[in-house]
Amino acid sequence: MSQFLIRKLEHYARLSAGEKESLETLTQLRTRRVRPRDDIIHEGDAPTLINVVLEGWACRYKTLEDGRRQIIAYLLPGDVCDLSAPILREMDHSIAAITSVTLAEITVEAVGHLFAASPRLMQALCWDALATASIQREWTVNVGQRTAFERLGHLLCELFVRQRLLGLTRGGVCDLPLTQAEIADTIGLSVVHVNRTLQDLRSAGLISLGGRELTIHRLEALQRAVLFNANYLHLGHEGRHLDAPVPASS
Amino acid sequence: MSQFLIRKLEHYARLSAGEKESLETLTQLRTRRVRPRDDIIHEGDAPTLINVVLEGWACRYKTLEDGRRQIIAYLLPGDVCDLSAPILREMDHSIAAITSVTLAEITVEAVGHLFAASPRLMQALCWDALATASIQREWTVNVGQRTAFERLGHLLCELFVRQRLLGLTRGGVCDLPLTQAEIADTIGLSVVHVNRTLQDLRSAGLISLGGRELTIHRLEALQRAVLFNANYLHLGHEGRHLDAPVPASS
DNA sequence: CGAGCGCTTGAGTTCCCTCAATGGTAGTGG
DNA sequence: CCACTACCATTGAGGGAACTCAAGCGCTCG
Repeated sequence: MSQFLIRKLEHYARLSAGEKESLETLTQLRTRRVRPRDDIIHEGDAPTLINVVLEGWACRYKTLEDGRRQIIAYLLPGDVCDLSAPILREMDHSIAAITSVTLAEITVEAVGHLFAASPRLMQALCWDALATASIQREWTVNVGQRTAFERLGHLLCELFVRQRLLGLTRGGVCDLPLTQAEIADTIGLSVVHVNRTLQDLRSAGLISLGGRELTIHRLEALQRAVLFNANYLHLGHEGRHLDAPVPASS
Repeated sequence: MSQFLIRKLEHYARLSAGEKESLETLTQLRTRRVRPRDDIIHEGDAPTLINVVLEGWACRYKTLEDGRRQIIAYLLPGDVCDLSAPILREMDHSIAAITSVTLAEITVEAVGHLFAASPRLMQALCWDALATASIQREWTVNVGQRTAFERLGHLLCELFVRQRLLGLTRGGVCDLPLTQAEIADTIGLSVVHVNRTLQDLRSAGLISLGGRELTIHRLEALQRAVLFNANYLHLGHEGRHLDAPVPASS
């Protein structure tokens, strides 16, 4: 079930069979299911366990006192909710399930042992955390500088590419279990305007969207149209230098 | 000269005299000056040294192909530019000096030794990195959800509070060496609109701004007006559990 | 003293928002 | 099986926030 986490980390550095097995075991010990729209962790909590998404979509979000809500990240299978829990005590934002979500719950101690046993695994997870931070920066750029059309297209590109990485796309098609209201809260637009901007993207022949499924007809063209540059996802296997030695058999 | 870094880290956890001395030494070994507007690190670089701001203001920024620029963070004295350099190879954004900046340049190895000798120092710096990530999330909320008035007020609040933390404020007054164009690129507004929104803040009696100096007349009122909640800065000394033992003399 | 830069102001326009109403679909219960 | 509800997507109309363009003013600096 932690195939997605492993698959993602392998984009950073090659892991040894033992490391993969450790991850596999660790994420199977204890799991939890969360229903759509329920909170996984709430702002102000001091989580004692580290949560990893095994299945389903979740989001980080913050709300202002008057109810305005901003979604600040999407968590896909393989994403870690709160590796920082042992250091920063209090959550400064909430995490909610979007679809039904299956989580692995891992103790801080178990992660400590894992890291002690395999520094490479620690580095791979640090890498992942840094890539996450990079995504956050790109989102600031997205809402700060891009037009509605570009913002929306950029978000769709990102979600498609991230899923492709996990092997969750089927040709140019991928899941998109978001309502237009959630998209609106993500890119800082009103629902009405998201709806109209989606129509613009559709009539430009770039995408189809409906029934929780997104089709990107011409990824290259979409990327150019919305100034999407995947560098910020750090997927170029730049972490080669961390690779585990290749077994003699291969 | 690394007084600011130490001062900041002490908001997270109490450091021992030896730890402070190590930091002091490390940041004095090799320094570098950068002129206003010059790049400190450029996107695509693979930095070999870790830079710490000792003096002056800098900013992280990203530019789109067509020239639009988004400032994604401000670096004040004591801020670390790129602790992640040893892990993520390539910079996905640039860092530029705003004022004259003095940097400490530290080798990756030296930091490695420091962390090995003092796990608490490593944790404190991790804490700092996590607080930085939290600021980034709040900025996404800022540009995504807040009105121009709130965005601008929120930014000013943050810069004031962060400087106060470093002992860089004088009553309700602090430095603000930013042009309106830089502010515009930070909060995703046009220069003209920043100018008009500043006037709104002034005529509301909340601030004075001019000559690179910001005065906040009623911080409480400003915080309320722009929905500023300092939690996201993680300054509540939540890191008590990491404290060094208090010397017997105190 | 001219040049450059940053701040300010006015006028007109565009993008995006709010309000309001409608239709489709899925789930619920009688 | 069909009302009933809730939620989501969609559309129209009108308004307001923020943008662009353009010009003028006051610094500072070579």
